[in-house]
Amino acid sequence: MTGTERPSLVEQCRDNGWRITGQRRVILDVIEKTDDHPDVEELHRRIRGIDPGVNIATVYRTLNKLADENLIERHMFDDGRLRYEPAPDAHHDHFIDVETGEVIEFVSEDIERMQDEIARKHGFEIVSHKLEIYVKRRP
Amino acid sequence: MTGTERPSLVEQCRDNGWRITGQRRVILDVIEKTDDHPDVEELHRRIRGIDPGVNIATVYRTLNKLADENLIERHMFDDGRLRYEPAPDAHHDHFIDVETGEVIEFVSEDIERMQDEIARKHGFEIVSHKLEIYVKRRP
DNA sequence: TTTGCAAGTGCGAATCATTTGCAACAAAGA
DNA sequence: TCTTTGTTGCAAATGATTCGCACTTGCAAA
Ligand SMILES: [Mn+2]
Ligand SMILES: [Mn+2]
Ligand SMILES: [Zn+2]
Ligand SMILES: [Zn+2]
Repeated sequence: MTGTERPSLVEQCRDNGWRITGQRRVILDVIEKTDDHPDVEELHRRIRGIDPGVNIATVYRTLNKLADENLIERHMFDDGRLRYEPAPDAHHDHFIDVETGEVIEFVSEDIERMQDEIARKHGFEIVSHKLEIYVKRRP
Repeated sequence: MTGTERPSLVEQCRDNGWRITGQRRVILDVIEKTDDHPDVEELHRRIRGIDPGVNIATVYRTLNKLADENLIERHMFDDGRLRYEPAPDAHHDHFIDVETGEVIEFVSEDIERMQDEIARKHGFEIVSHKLEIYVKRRP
């Protein structure tokens, strides 16, 4: 018994009433294969590897639309460029290795819980949050 | 018995061998009076209130120099503009009220501790981190 | 299948925050 | 006071992202 699979990005976009163009097919394909946190230029590079005709403005527009509908997740780490990943099944936060630039995901139920607690203590309700831990490999 | 006071920014800059110009005097003064998290434009506005002749390029250059020496702290919240605050006595993290834009500081020893723990578990040493919690006032 | 048309695209120009080159200026030590 | 450099103002450059617009195309209705 495998769990119910999430519909493909193409299907989700169709459900949203978007037109499935050749460009979008390629862009969505590349995003679905993504297992890291590429910036727009890198995504465009991967997309051009399949269809060299896709303009970067189209990539930007499509990423924005997808992020607006929470079909992908947008990040901005300290290098100042937008990075993207497919919408994760469950929330996670990130280590960023300052020496290699590598991004590593982690989950800490404990930290999540304490955030709720401290927010409540201040009379707040959490809308979203971002925990980025910049790290070095321990010698 | 009052604790030892931190030398003024002007003194710290002089210690670093920087020339204390009229512009810097004003910029450092404004920063020292800062108890919020203004962006460059807002800082420039406050500075111009004292000396209208200070150019915004000078403000940018001075802020960069100060941040390089850790005499002030630089942030980039989700609005995409750099914000600054005087170097805090002790580390803290931030709530950002998504409805008002207000930035509220908080400290959680527990969260800090759990970050150390999870980093260690992954074989990392923490260089720095950023925890931003976007919140709404609880109804 | 064809057609109509709003949504989508390519391309170059515009934006916007931030940085930089350079000539003129002015701290600060001698 | 003189000299040496670090600083400044200004305007132009940057770099990532967005936008305007004419052209194209997906796709629903005929
Ligand atoms: Mn991730
Ligand atoms: Mn703060
Ligand atoms: Zn989290
Ligand atoms: Zn912290």
